[in-house]
Amino acid sequence: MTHGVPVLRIDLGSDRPAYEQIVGGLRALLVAGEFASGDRLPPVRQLAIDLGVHHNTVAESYRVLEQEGWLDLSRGRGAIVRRRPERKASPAAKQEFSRRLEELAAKAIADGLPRASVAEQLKALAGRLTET
Amino acid sequence: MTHGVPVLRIDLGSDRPAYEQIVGGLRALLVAGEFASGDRLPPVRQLAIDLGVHHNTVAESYRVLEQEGWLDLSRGRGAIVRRRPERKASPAAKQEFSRRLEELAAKAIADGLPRASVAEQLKALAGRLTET
Amino acid sequence: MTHGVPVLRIDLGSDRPAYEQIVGGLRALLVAGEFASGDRLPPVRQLAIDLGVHHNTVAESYRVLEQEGWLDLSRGRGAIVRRRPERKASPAAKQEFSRRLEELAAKAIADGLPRASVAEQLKALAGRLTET
Amino acid sequence: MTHGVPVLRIDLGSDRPAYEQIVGGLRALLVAGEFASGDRLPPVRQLAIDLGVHHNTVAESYRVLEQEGWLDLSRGRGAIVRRRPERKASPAAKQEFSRRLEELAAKAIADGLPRASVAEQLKALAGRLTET
DNA sequence: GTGGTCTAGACCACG
DNA sequence: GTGGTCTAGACCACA
Repeated sequence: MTHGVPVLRIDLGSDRPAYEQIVGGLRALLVAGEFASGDRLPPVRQLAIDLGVHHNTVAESYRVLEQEGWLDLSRGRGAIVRRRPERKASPAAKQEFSRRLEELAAKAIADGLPRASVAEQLKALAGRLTET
Repeated sequence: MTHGVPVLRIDLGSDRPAYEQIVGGLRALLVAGEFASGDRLPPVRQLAIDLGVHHNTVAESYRVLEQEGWLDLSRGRGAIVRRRPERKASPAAKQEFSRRLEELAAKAIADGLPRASVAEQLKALAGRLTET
Repeated sequence: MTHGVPVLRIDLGSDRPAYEQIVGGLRALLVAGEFASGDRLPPVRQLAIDLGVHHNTVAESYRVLEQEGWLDLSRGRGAIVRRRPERKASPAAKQEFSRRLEELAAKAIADGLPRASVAEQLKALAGRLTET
Repeated sequence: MTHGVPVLRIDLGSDRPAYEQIVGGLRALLVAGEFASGDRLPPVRQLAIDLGVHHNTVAESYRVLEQEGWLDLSRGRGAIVRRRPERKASPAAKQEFSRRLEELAAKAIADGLPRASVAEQLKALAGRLTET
């Protein structure tokens, strides 16, 4: 992948909007610490080609991440990763996460994944989150 | 709650579509085994009132669950829970789950939830899934 | 078939409402002269059993035909075929028929019937209509 | 009519659903070969204005035709006419056509059209179908 | 009284 | 500016 972006893959042809997948994927990489403050994300047009989408779609995704405080966008300089101030979780955030987590697991099980396999992935991710 | 539906709550005012929340919530209950085969879900209009949404929104949710094989719908007789045949996970399902799980956790962390808290919930759910 | 009703078949499981098929089918028989004035149509409940539908559905169909002037309904005496006064075609009726005829033929062709076969059926029906 | 769509008229105020009339009318034009593969149908909003219906109603019609294989729909690019693979008539299709044809003719006669006039239209259409 | 259909209005994803 | 989604209101088919 050009410009050294760690693996970012989206599934065109999924019902899920492309921009949402891009935002979600980049946010996961950012949270995982794959980018240092000051790094430059690939130019909109380059990433668009790599992912097979219209450049407006990538631009929209960057704008969302800027809104969330992850990026500085400015014409000509590209998309620069910022040090992002810590936020306090909103009171509802924990419950929201809990609900969606349960629904996500239920969906996976309904789709035929064995409960054991789902549980395993949950524990694996928990491990990765705490070891750092 | 009328008609004995186990706790189902949705968050109007979330930008997440109401029908999607209803589907997700009901599916979680179904996977958890909260309904026996042959049970009747509440009439669309009743559940609509309980949740504060339009009855078409509930109807759409029921139709999705019928499509997935959870329900039998018929005029006059209502929405009956079916015994659902086991499915084999599609090859993409595991990867899809994995991706969305990571994105969900990242979103929670980005929203300010401490990593430890996220990890804890993941492990808790894993526990619940394996104990049964 | 009980009560001597000439062939009337409907296709449950079609998208087309049962009552509409019943009305259409009976009207076709009436136009074809299969019933004499004064004949009695089968009782609602009997025909309902024969066709596999709820008796209310048949009752509704009879009511439509009464409305159109084909039947006299009265409690206890059943559904009596009437001599129906000639009507003048409304100005739009011819165009309406023409349009629906073209659409019907187009649908059949789109469904894979050979044009020749469609044309043949059209001519056959035309023949039956004029010979009488 | 804008965008060069050959005559398409619907009868609002008929109890026949608008979208069904639109589907039927467009399908008749498609079967008649009025559009070449690659042609663009008018944008949903434009046709909606021309016909005096809501744009969703037209969109639904286009979706049905896409389902049947007549159109390719895509955001931003519009509705493109496809080369449609030949289909084999399902065994039921001929009988279905026959039944509906009889009912349609009966309805016309019941509405007051003279039998001769109905027969004439049938023969005329049969002629048009075979001459090509 | 049950689920289902049709049309509508506001908004969204994307080229 | 393109098609698509979500929710809504009025009405329908049917047990």
